[in-house]
Amino acid sequence: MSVRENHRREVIDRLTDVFRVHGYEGATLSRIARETGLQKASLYHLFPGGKEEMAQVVLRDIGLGLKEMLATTVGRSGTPAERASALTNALRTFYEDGRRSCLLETLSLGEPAKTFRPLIEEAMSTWRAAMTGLAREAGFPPGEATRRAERCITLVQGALVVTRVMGDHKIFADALDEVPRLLTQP
Amino acid sequence: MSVRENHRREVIDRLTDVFRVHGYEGATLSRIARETGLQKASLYHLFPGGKEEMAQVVLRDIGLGLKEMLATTVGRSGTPAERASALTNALRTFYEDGRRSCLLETLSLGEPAKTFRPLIEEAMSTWRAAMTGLAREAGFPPGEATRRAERCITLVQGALVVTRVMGDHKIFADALDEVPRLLTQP
DNA sequence: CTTTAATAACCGAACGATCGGTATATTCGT
DNA sequence: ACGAATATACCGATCGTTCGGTTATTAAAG
Repeated sequence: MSVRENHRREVIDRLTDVFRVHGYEGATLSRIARETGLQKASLYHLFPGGKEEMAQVVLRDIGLGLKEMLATTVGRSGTPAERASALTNALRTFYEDGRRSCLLETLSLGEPAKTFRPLIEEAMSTWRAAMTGLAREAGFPPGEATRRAERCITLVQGALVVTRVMGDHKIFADALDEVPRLLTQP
Repeated sequence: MSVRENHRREVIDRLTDVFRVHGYEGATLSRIARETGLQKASLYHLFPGGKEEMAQVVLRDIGLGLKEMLATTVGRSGTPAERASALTNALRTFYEDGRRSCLLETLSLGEPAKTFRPLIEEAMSTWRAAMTGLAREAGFPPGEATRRAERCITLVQGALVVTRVMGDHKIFADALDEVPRLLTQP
């Protein structure tokens, strides 16, 4: 990866942080400039579409990262139980044990969300499809598999919110412990 | 209730809507003015502390409403199963089958949340305490009862997020079906 | 290897619009 | 007549955005 690509990667990571913590409307350009170490004008050089393009790029990037994560966990070899466990651990890492909010949540709030809804929905659909497939392999019929996948995503999203509010990481840990069981055990 | 109290009630309800949908930073004064039908000066007459006071008032109001709802469901007479069912139905109504976001979630985002954290946390603690008590009455030991209460709140919050993203109310309905079982059945 | 041309990256300063908030005056219900 | 409620007009600060121009980096030409 070239120096330039590396730099862009880092900028996107910082952007992701800001949008994760503050949502779209709370992510002001001055804050973004502060957190990335770039001036506002420089940000407009990297993202001519302004703040909206920044959010779009970040969302696409998260979508790709999610697919990659699913590929290296759900998509790898092993029993369904093993892969469900790997996926759960990856989620733990991704959300830093509940310390970080989900971009799909924070960017789905308010009026600006209308623009991002398709991207957000696609990412969550990918997530659900992977989990559904895993539950299918574990022996559940289609409808039940989907229901369980949705239940898992619900658990993760809910745990992130409750953990954020209560400041208790144990809640997130407990909720994620349930995921492998839901996906593979009757 | 006097005309003035009635009017204030209605204004608070509108304020609640705005904060629910847009969060704190997305709830601009002009939007609030539009949605309440009041001019900014009128809003500052009702809430001299400005936007922050509006959010505080709305949060306190939601907290009271929650306590009242818990009192008329969990606190009423009947078997634990009956009361768990009543609580679940009340939650369905409160969140309009998943159409509305939770104020505790939308106001816990970003920097302004620091100010509201105590109020939000208190409301959610009240919620958890009521559910824990119900699970205790249903025969669960203290630790398990708390875990189940937290799992229920997690489910509700998660279902609200996922439903908002996917636009599928069935997800919310399914998640809430699980609540009575979690609180009263082994 | 230099020199030069082109391009990418960056920044300070400013733009108009809107932000949250306020001062003053007028209307309204009682 | 009196206070509560609303309306008008305005404030400084910050919003997202853009402009003009400088500094690095890369590529081509000698």
